[in-house]
Amino acid sequence: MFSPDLLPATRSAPPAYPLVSEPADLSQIFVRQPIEKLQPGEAVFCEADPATDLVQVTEGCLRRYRILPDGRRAITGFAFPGDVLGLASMDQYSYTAEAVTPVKLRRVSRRRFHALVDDSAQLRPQLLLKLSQEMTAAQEQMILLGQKGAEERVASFLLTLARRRGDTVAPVEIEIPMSRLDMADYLGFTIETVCRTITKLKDAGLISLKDRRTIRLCNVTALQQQAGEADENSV
Amino acid sequence: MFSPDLLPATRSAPPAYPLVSEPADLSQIFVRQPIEKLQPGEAVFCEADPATDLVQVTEGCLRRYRILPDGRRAITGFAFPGDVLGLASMDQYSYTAEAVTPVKLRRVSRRRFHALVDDSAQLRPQLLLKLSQEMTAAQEQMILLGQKGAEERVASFLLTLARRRGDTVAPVEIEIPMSRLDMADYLGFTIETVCRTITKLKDAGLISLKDRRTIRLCNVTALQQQAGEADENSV
DNA sequence: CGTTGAATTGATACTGGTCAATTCTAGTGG
DNA sequence: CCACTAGAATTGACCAGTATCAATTCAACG
Repeated sequence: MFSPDLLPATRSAPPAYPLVSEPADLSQIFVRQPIEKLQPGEAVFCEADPATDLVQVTEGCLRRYRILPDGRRAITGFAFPGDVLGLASMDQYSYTAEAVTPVKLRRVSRRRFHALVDDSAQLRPQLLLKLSQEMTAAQEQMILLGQKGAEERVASFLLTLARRRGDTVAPVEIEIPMSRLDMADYLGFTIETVCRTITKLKDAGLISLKDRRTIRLCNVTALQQQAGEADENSV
Repeated sequence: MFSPDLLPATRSAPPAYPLVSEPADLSQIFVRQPIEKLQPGEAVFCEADPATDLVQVTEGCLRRYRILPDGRRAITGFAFPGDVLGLASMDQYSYTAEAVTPVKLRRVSRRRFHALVDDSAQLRPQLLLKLSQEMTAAQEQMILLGQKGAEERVASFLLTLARRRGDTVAPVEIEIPMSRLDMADYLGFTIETVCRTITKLKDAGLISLKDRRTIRLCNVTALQQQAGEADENSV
């Protein structure tokens, strides 16, 4: 969901051009569309629905998930402002997208989106970049789920959230929009394990809780080690 | 790796034109290139190398993996004939690709590949389809690793291999090209757990071993249930 | 045949899951 | 403003599944 090496490229998104006919940026495709609002728990679209639209998140946080045959819920990712949902969908959506917080978003038809992108030599590489970022994020998540233990997963998650929301580099205090259950279903754990792990990180002095949804990262370097991230400063 | 719902879209690609200059199919891009051969263990490219080329596998099996800071190896996928490596790479490769068996492949420069695709209204949707299939596969793997137990993971893996290799639907006897260690690093387990799980499936009569690398799927339906796949016939 | 690395099996330890309280917090109504 | 309530979060005790460590068996190859 977050590929540190690739993020800088996103930042390079130019400020809104006064374009008429040809968008210079993927976001431009959405910018004229009306804002839709969702309350927490409302779905944008559901798994297996025909994939008619793409949406760009303007405000808030969504979860993307699938329900397994036995009822378990697997959250495959969260979406934040600027993210586009449905990019990699072809025929049907492969997951349900649902508001975690109150959400504002803009919608365009998949047909129109792809027509615009397909016509623009500017936009085509931007789409590929986005897809490649999604792939990188998915690979990171595969590694997290396949190889890492509880403290590594939770530390990674918090750092990822911090990078995602912290447009500033230093805030070190992050607002967690989702519930412990959401975190658990994303990290491949139970609520209880997520709780206990947060407690451990707190007791170790790596984080502190302002309230249950606000976490301060006290020692980012130690957290990165805990997360199993190579410390690039130490080279 | 396999997205049944998405495949139909590919079908809509028109039949091969007798074109001279413009390939009608992604594979055409590779078809004129010389064959390269690799011995088991040889790498096609390494993580963090500049992503100069794409390769299409002609014969054999490769693994894609990353080495974590602490030395663990996470295999993110295997590649078989027809697969293209490097599709989602932008600047650098995000994984190492290494031959499992003797491999034959064809290589084109990323620049040339993207120039051809970008120029062809035929090819562009094919690239998107491939990427979307990769995303779907990555999501499946996230779910497997995050939610499923040992027997589910191994059963899923065997079924996936069977679908992949079995151009025929019924063979039920699959040659496993990779070692137990490869399977373990892919499934997020240790060698021992993979072994014990295979033994369990064997004792339960779901599979039998011809030799250590040849597994017969005795009861595909039961395996699918074991894998946590919804039985679509039972509806 | 003996050697060697892969695969399997066994015994035990550890991590995370399950089940059951308990505490916290945001609402709600008195 | 203060209980009261309901759901979320946390903690604890115990259990299950997987890892770890240690043999042992197997199979290809010289």
